[in-house]
Amino acid sequence: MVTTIEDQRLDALFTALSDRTRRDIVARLSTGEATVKELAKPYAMSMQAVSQHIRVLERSGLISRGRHRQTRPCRLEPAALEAAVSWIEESQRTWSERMDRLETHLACLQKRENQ
Amino acid sequence: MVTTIEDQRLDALFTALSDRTRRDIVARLSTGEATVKELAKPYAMSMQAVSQHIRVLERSGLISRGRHRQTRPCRLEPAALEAAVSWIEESQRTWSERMDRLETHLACLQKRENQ
DNA sequence: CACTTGATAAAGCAGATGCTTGAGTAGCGC
DNA sequence: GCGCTACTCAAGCATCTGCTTTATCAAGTG
Repeated sequence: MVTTIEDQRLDALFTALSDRTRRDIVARLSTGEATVKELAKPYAMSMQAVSQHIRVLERSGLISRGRHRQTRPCRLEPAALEAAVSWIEESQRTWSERMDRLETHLACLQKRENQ
Repeated sequence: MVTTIEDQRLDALFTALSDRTRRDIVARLSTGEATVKELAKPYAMSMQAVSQHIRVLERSGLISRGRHRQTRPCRLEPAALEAAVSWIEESQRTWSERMDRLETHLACLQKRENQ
């Protein structure tokens, strides 16, 4: 089993999405840009903790950041989410193809039985 | 922030998918059922380690297991993957709606300027 | 200039994760 | 019964995570 760039990317992506706070932040950012302070407001945890979550999201490619005065506004990179969906849909595609073949096979057996 | 069942389910789902070996197993199972031994074969790690990965996948609802002689065949539950896709698409939907509003707004400003 | 604000850096810590090895169990074939 | 196979359970261990606190920094504001 060779580890590819794609694997590392998916690791980072799904790891980023595996935490509730981070999913929350992604959902929040889907409605528009926000600063670290704004993102931290709803949570009981420290701003530093939120800042660390944001770094995880940034490394996964899910968000990117700019600079504006003293703030580092975060924005969603929806293209990154696409990689996760693609991986999942590939599995589902394979699975449904298998189901189709199985159905064809069963229909074939059925037909033979009826003869 | 209240933790719901749905949140726990998504935690388990994305955590399960965040490991390369487990994604590999899911991909393998999308082509058909397999036993623990069969699934463990391609990896350098022990069968116990693979067995633990399988338990993570099972708890996430991604796979289910039967009994056949001494084996515990694993099969994919593609419906579980749907929950992950749904969450992602919800975020994307919100984001694209925002983009649409932004475009409408910009078009509106443009129009006013041309008058 | 000092002071505040928004954010990052670093160190520490409890708990989770991914793996190991060794032992135990359930279902067969003899 | 005995051994073999397929697997699980359990303990141990190194590493990773999610958070904290303290310290630091960069960009305004008085």
